[in-house]
Amino acid sequence: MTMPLRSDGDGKTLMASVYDRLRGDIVDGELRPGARLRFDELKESYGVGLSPLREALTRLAAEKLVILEEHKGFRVAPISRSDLNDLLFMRQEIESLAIRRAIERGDDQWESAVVATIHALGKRDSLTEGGHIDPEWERRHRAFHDSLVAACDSPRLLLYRQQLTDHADRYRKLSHHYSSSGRDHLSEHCALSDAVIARDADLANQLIRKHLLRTVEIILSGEDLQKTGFDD
Amino acid sequence: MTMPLRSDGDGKTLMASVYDRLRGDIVDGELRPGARLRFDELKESYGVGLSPLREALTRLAAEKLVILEEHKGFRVAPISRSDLNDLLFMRQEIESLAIRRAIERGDDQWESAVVATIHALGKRDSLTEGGHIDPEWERRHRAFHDSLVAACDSPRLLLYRQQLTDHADRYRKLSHHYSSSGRDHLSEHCALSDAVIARDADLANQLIRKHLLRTVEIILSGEDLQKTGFDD
DNA sequence: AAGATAGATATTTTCGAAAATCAATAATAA
DNA sequence: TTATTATTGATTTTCGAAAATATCTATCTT
Repeated sequence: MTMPLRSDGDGKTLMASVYDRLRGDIVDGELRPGARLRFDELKESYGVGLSPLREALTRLAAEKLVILEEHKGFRVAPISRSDLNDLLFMRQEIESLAIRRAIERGDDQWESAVVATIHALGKRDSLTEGGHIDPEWERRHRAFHDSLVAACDSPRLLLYRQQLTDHADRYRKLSHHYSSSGRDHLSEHCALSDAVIARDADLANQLIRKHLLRTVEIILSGEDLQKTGFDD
Repeated sequence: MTMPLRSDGDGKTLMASVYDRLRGDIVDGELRPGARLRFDELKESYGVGLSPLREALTRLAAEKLVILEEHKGFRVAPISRSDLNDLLFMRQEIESLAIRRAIERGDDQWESAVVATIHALGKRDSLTEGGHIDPEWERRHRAFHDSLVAACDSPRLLLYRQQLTDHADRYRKLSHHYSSSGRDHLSEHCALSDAVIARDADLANQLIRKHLLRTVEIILSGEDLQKTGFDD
């Protein structure tokens, strides 16, 4: 038995690793919407060759986080009001569907996990003293929403949900305005978890739709993306 | 003006072209479920180099038509009863959602197109004299279902629908049994188009779900995949 | 004989260079 | 001047070879 214990970094191919980093940088808004992605620059900044870069970008293009124009190269997917509205629509449908299915199939252990994650979420303030989103809160926030659908057993539904969440996270992080909206996350999340634990699918459905809508409303009301951010 | 009139084959990159061919061969069942995809063989049969092949396979992997095991290579996605059931579930949700939205937004021109495609579909028998699915019928069948959702304006919904349709087509074509089931397609399709044109979303919803379920029932009842086809 | 170890082979993954395509500029003609 | 055509430079796309990893077979040990 001579396994080097997977200190990460290896076992993974370069393509998988650069895919993760690129996706992270796009979702974090580090790579701006619409920005051209030249291979010379990417080779420089990510320290890998053409092959893994092209494959990673091809994969991201399939998820629509980047777009490929043939013979012209890759760009970070632009953002627009119409795209954000489409994203909202799909998220409302997919997320409520996943929650409904989780409520149908979830067992006691699943319920307990929901209780545990909402508790952990409540123990942490969403903003740091500097007024920015707290990374630890963000992790717990994601863990909470993931726990709601953890009992959903459809691989395809969970895959689509994951992809849509990535897109939504990007919009939220690009909206600097979002963190200063004074939104009362906790009451929304508590209502949601209560409905889920009470196995009230219709109420949970209604609450998650409102929750997602509220996020988009805040993003659209902000000044920052209003000016030059959107493509439409 | 010196455009060579796009005789196809060019303008498209090699990667895009080999992607189309690979996807077609997988959906047609030419490349068997679970089959290993070795680069030496693929280079031989498709006549292209490594780079476009890897990119095409990466894209197909993102759509789950092939799977990538790191350092072990690509394989055609296996088929299984559980996957087929998951596919059915998602198709029922996505397809009915798309139809509902099309009914909400479609105009007279959209209605006319539905009438035109159901008419064209009815003029053609689904089976050839040899007892196989007629390719021309298959084109019209797809055109009919596409026309139902043509007025759906959500890019994401249509993208997911397209991907799910590819997967479903593969299962159907792998089921040799399917063509000898003596299914009465036309009455199902007519009922569906009637409901859509009457703008009865609930009825259309019910009919499309039944339509998709029936397809899976036929596939699962067949002997051919029963024996060694499925992974579970 | 069963299991582990090491070497050889097959295959994937990655890099660097060549070919093809696009974009921008300069030169030419109406 | 305006539009069209070459020419140059930048960039993507593709190929072929090298490096890394896995798989198979034979050998050795218990």
